[in-house]
Amino acid sequence: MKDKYPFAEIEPKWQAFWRDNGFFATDTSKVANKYYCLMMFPYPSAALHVGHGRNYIIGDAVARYKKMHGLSVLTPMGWDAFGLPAENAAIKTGKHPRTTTLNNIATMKEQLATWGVCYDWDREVTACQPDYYKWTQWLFLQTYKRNLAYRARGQVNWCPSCKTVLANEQVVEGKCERCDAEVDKRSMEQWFLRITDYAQRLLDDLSKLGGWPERVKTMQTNWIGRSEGTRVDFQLVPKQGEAAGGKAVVSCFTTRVDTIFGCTYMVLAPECPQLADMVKGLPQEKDVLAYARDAAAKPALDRTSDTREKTGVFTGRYVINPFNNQKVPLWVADYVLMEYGTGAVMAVPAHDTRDWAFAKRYGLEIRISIQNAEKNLVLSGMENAYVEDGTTVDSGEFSGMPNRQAIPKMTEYAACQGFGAAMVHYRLRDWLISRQRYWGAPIPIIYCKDCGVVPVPEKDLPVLLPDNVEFKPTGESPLARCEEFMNVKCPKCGKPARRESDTMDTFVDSSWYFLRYLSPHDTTQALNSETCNNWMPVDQYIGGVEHAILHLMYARFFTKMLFDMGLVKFDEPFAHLFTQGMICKRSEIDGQLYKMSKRKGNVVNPEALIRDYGADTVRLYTLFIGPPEKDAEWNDQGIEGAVRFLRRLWRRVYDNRDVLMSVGGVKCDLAAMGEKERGLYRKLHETIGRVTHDMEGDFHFNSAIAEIMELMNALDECGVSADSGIQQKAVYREVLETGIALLSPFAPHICEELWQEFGHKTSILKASWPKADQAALVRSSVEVVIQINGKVRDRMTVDVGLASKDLEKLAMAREAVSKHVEGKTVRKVIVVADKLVNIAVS
RNA sequence: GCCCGGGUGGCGGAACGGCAGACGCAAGGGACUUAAAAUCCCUCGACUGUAAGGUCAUGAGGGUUCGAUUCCCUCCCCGGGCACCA
Repeated sequence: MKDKYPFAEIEPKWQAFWRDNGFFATDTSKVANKYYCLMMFPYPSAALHVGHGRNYIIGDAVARYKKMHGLSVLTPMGWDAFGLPAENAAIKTGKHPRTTTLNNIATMKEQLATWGVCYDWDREVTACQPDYYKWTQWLFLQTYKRNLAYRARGQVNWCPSCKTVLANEQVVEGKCERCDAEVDKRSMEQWFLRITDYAQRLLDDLSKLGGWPERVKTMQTNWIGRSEGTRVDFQLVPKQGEAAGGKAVVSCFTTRVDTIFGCTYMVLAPECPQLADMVKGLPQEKDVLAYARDAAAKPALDRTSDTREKTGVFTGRYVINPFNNQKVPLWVADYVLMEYGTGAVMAVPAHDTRDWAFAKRYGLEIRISIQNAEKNLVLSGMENAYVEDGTTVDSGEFSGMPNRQAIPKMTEYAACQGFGAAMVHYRLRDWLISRQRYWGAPIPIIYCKDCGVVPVPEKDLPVLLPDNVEFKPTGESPLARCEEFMNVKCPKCGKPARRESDTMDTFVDSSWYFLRYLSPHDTTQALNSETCNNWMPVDQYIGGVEHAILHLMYARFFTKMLFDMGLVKFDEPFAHLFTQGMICKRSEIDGQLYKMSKRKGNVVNPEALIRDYGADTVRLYTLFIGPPEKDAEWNDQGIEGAVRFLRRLWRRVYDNRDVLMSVGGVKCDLAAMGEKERGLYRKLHETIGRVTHDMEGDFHFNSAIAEIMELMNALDECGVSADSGIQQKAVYREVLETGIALLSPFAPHICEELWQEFGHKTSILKASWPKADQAALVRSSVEVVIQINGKVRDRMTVDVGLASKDLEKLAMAREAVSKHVEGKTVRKVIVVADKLVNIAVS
């Protein structure tokens, strides 16, 4: 048994050992040396494949590594268990979403165990269980109390296939992120959370997140989309026959107020609510309203395609540019968006490409107000808008300024004159959380004829999701047809009332789960402030980059709300974020590289691999496959390399068992070592340094593993036998034993087994992480490279610490050097101590 | 269009401004074996030489430097985010 690596035997044994001895159970009442290591909790969709596995394996390696540093590591796990896929499956198969979800959870839990991935399972949270969603509902009530939740009618994204509204974040290129159907706009009454109140803080506090990848912060910055500009109010010229002196204005938002003297018309979005009033009774009325109706009805995808020709119509009205009191025509056009700025745009065709295209098409005036550096910009020579910087011209008292400087001056002027102001616009919209679906937490609101909107009293929580519901989607929430759910007494007046029938977006569930892990069984409150303050923020958060915007923004938002409510004392939840890359595989169908999916036929199941190679091999290969933050290509043959390495490791211990045991108590002694074992011993300590460095940096497991492999190659080269000297034997043993400790976060089962084989009575998790011995790193001689003009021509072994002059002398004396220097002039000699000599000749 | 990444052998990938290709996979050759598996040894960027060696090579072109995969500039390609955003 011992000559073959018996992974199938040892792996379940150690998994049970870790579990039964509570190695991953963490006492959060103790605060010292806390390390909160969190993996994004998964949606329990179905069985995990090796692509999913990467996330958990990385997290487990980090947790084990940190444990060996003596930290009190918290690694909980839970389930993002509400959501559409289970419901969609239910519609297809007729099975209740609760059944499928709970089954999937059981399957996945088992899978995680077979990987040797360990969690503090006592803290498991499941978003679809009442003991969790009770508190999700409670949190909703808190937002409502603080006026951060509101109900409004608005144009919302509607997926005709999923038959529900979607958050802006769930619409990708005009399509539903789930089913790819084109998303419509619908006017509906919905619940929103006021995330826009936090836009500036969400933006500013990104600078606190030094442990986050730059790209994630950039994505959030883009998403928040702050733009600074100026609001300018244009007076609406009264209709013919209408009394003059009306105060009606049309406000526009611009980031380029410096160009305003070049404004030759103004444009409204087709959805502009004042439009109908403005054109009432005009000859253009019919055409304008017809145009606006058509334009607004176009699918979002059509509307935002930038290759499409812009269209528009003149409204028949005029507005006055307050900067020069010029009357300019007012148009309505489809290229102006109601959701951005004020829904009205001052058009400066000379300096904006969109306005240029529109003005050219409809023959509108173009007027230059920014001159280029060469001062040769003329209308007749322009083929497109001039959008670069320059000097303001024909701009009244603002003429002759560098245009960037004109912006604050002109904004200030507008403010003083009372027709404008500096204005900051955010792209971020409020978060629409209503879903017309069944499988989610009911929104705890009651509608009463007399009292209006009444929040469910906290004592009545949870509002239980009823089981007996026809959940086929119709556009109305399935709950609306469940009379025993809907009919309720008004908590205020006691008269019959109706419940809100929508459920909450599942992203609400996942916006606070990391706090619940800290007091998962508390039936009296959502979170324990003291424990949260002690254990938060999460020290290391690990998950997929696909959550860079949605989940990570919402979780930050929730944390900030809780901070404002005084429930917690931190306002950012995740100190360090690690986003791992996806594992892809070439599809057997078309040979292209795709992320693993059933449809592409490129899913690799872990079960067969664990059966054939063992979990440690799967873990090792998964970590070795490439830098963990980058996407990687799964190679079925690559796993062979991993298992070969573990087999060799196994054999080194058992083949040399007697020799190794014979030096059980013998200390490695540098002074007593021969050259061979001293080299190996140095290699060991170099490896400790490098592996530690790779782990402390960006979790470069691939390099760390490569270094351990190198160490084992060096071990082979040194070799050992019964006849070897005592120090050689001792060093051999030390390298194996320490190498096993270094490898244990990645391949824990085999390392635990071999560790015990070396006579240790406690788990390798209790062993401390190896430290590099500085004395071992000292060398007496080094190899120095000799370059001629930067090219390596020779190398020599010299004593360490040789003076530059001596090194140079030695180098010049070399035959290979004289050959290259002969007949040439030595211009310069660069000496880097203990490293190289570079001779520049010409 | 704007903002992030990235481009290194047949492949995945290593390289504090200092020996490019560590480590692994694949491939080829050999040993062991009745055979296979497993294991072990050797070769393995391109071109050129019998060889020692030489030349060229990190997307392309410039620059800084004694020396550049690494720093700077310009450009090309790939991936990602945002986008008729005023």
